Amino acid sequence: MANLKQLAQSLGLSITTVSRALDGYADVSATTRERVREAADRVGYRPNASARRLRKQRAELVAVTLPSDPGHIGPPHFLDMLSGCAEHLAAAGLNLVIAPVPRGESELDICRRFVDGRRVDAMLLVRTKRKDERVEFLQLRGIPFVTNGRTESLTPHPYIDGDGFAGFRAATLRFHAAGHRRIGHIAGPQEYYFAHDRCRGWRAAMEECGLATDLCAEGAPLEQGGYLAALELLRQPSRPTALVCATDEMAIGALRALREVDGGNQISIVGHDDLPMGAFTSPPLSTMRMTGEHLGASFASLLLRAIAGEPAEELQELHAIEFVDRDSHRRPLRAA
Amino acid sequence: MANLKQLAQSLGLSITTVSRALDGYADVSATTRERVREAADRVGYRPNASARRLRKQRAELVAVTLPSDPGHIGPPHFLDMLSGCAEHLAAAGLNLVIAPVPRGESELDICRRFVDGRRVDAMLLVRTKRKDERVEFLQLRGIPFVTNGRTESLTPHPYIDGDGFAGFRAATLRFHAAGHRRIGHIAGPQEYYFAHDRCRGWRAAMEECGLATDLCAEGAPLEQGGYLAALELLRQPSRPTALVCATDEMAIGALRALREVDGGNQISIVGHDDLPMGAFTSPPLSTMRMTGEHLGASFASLLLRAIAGEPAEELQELHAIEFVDRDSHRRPLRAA
DNA sequence: CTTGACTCCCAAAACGTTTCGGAGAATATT
DNA sequence: AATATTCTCCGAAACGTTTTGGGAGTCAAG
Repeated sequence: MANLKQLAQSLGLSITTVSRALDGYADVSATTRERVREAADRVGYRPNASARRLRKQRAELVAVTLPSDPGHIGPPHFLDMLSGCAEHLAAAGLNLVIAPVPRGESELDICRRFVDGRRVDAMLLVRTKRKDERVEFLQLRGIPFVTNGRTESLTPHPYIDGDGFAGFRAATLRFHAAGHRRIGHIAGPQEYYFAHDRCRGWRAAMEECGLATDLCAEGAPLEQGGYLAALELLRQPSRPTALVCATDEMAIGALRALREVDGGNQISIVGHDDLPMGAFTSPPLSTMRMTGEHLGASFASLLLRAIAGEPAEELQELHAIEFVDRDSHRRPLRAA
Repeated sequence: MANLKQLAQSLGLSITTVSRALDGYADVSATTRERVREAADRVGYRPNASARRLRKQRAELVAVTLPSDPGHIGPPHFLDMLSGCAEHLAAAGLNLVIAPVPRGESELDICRRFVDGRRVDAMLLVRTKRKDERVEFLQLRGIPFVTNGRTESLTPHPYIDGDGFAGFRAATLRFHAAGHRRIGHIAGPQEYYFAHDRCRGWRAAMEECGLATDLCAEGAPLEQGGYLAALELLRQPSRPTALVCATDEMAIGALRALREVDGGNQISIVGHDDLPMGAFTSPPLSTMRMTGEHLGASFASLLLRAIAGEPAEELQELHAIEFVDRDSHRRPLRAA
């Protein structure tokens, strides 16, 4: 409630001594230190954050950009992740601000505003594109940042990502091993790294098996996008018997398409993200998800280490993808 | 990239003039103003946020506390709401920081930290309790805040809330009109205002209809809590034929209990929140939700008006609850 | 008695902005 | 011609903290 000057005056000490006492410096006698601390506790003194930030030239803030369009805001656990991240950052004295992108502005504009106004010490980027202008900008400015998802940037940067390639390759091979030969892929927008990565995984598996890679349809990473993409694949002269979908939302849209065209239950399907609602679809949606506990803490740790100046190469986490076995990937395989 | 002093020097002007030119004061000639603005644009000048905050004695920040336990983080659209709120706050120069509550600390501690460190201009509180210590603290300190959910505080404060009483009363009367006489309530923890409010709505309807109010079980506002509470009600000598559940999560847990004990499909049920997964349960979960578009914008507006000093009485929004008619509330009614 | 080390404390500068209270020149008014 | 008035601009203070670079006083060793 008070400031340092008043506290110092009431104690008959200088501002310097009070400040240093509270910060635990050794050049303040133990008795004085205790006296100061007790007085500070009594009046509930907390240093003024703005003043300290100005003096220390640190914003004590990290911003995360929240994409509004399209494909929403990402996985359901996203807020949990942010919450965990914020909690661990707070332990280091940093707060997390959320920075949604208003209509008419680009994510780059947001980054610029935060960085050039020295509002943040670091940034957290989600939904990276293969060629991501935010990444280029932050690298140019030399601002620490961590991305959720890799990019094709030539200079390395810190990230946490799931190994979509391996995950989708494995899922496709699993279908092949189960006897499927016409395995389709419902892809997300290829400018996003995750969508492209997953598509590559499917394609690699198909080529390994000597199968054609024409059963691929791209759509928006939403229910509706999956629905439309699935309809497109179902119009093909020889329909797929299995579908590997870039996201659960798209998979749920595909399930709707299957019900309409096919009566459902004939085509096997698998998604990615482990949306809670996937447990309730009919059939329950088999899916994949990134392994790793406490993702938020990992992001926080990478951010702190990036701020501390550790090289980007040591701040990259590629997590394995695990399969969530429910039922939708196990539809009876009709003879070709 | 530069600061005011450098910019002023490069223009041969004083710091004062440059500052005032950029702020559009009238006591700077139009030509100078243009010259300054152009130079500022060219070098990408942005005022240092910490310095301005210190000088203007405003933090330009609003914090929202995120409860970790129990019952999680609330409705699925919560992040969307926050995002919308942050977007509108940003238009007024305020950023939104998320403040999760670490283990071992109370939400009150968090409030204290933010308020006494002058880190925020206002706070946003969610999951209010009937007697909420955060509210008392902020009222005492005179810090502007808005709550999501009412409290029983004697001095009024700004809030946005759904009319749970009316909603649950209506839902109960709807069951009564459909012929139900043993209508149970699965209640959330009664220290939370929303849970108590909804319980009161159910009880009021029951009493209006001259029915006993003993078919009520309380549990944690989670799937498991609803499951256990439903089991408790199903153990009663005369089972309920309909269940009004405080939240969708609890309703989904109740559905699980019904499947186990009852084979399912015999007891009508309705929840609240309109979780996306409710559309996929079997039967699809009828539910309720608060009316109102762009809730985030409403919160932002109330926050800004509270900061501007409008009296609390004018900053209270009670939204009607609307019924979402799916299927679970329409199970065939067996003869008593 | 001097010297050096050590302990405890402090004055002042700095961080970058906004803003108060003029100052000087040009223009209008009497 | 003297006085107001307006138009532009600026110096300096202030916001509250952290930190630099000492300054006294004490004590032990030389």
